[in-house]
Parts: sequence; structure tokens; C-alpha cells
Amino acid sequence: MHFTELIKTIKERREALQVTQDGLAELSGVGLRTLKQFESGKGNPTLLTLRKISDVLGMEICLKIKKM
Amino acid sequence: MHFTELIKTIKERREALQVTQDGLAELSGVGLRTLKQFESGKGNPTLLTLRKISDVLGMEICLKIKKM
DNA sequence: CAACATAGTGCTGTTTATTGCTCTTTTTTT
DNA sequence: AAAAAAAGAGCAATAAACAGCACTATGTTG
Repeated sequence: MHFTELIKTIKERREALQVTQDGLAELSGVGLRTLKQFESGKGNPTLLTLRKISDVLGMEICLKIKKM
Repeated sequence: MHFTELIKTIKERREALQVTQDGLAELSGVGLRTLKQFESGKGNPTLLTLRKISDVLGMEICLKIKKM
């Protein structure tokens, strides 16, 4: 999953749940600024930040072996 | 996937490929110190750092909707 | 169009990840 | 058991993420 896909996934999921950036920021405890940067593709979040966001969206981070 | 599982996955994969921390550090371009910290559970790496590591190990980061 | 909500950006201080160096501890090999 | 390899940890400098604030841009609704 490329970085852009990751962002797209998060963004789409957030919108599917009809949560605003503001709302997600509050719910997750991640700063609004950070969230905005992330979604606009200008961030390099830490795992913790990504996890906080994913949690609220009912998602989880995983690692898979790439298929060839 | 919890943080500890993530680490475990990386570590096991590295060992399965018979790569040392040193080797992985060189191959991935991530500092050895960072890698050590991460594997010993004391890090909060950025997505980029995790991606560099995963890449070399033939793995990819993904986001999934949690099953209930 | 006007008003409003939502998203994106510049600036900036604070916090923290990254990194190299060196040393200690643990594990593996001979 | 001794030597060698690999892993973990303290210290410190640098780079970058985090966060708030204020402002702009975009999009939506009346």
C-alpha cells in the first residue's frame, strides 16, 4: 500500500463515516493541524499518530508479505 | 495489529531472511540506532521509517477495517 | 450572491524521532 | 570457556513531527 493509497483510505473512510477533520481530530486526540497535513499528503506521521486516527475510524494497521 | 505484534512481525521476518539489524539498517537506509530502538519496543517510528524497513523485508503496510 | 462549513497553508514554539558514537549485555560459534 | 557476532542502551546533536493560531481557499446550502 503506497503512501497515497494509505491517505486515500483514511480520507475515504472518514468521509464514509461522515466525520469532519475537526471531528476526527477531537475524537482521536491528534492535532487538527497534523491531521490536515496528513490528509493533504504533506505529512510523515509517526506510527502512534496513524494508530490514533485508525482506531477512531475502526481500522487497523497491518503488515503483509508482498505478493510477487 | 498491536504495536508489539508489528514489531514481532518485523523482527521475525528479518530473522527468517537471516538479516542482521546491521544488515537491515544498511539495506533500508534507516539508522542502526533507530532500528534497534524500534525492535526493542522503544520507538515510535515515522511511517517513512517503517516503510523503508518493510520494503527491504518484502512487506507492505496496509490499513484494514476491523472486524467486530 | 451571501453565509456557513469544511479543508488547506504560513508561521512558530515545543516535543520527539533520527542518527552516530561508544559501551555493555546477550547470543552464537569455535 | 573463550572469541566473535549480534543486540541493546546512554549521551548528545540535528532534523522533523506535533500543535495551536490565524488566515485563505474551496465547497455547500439557503
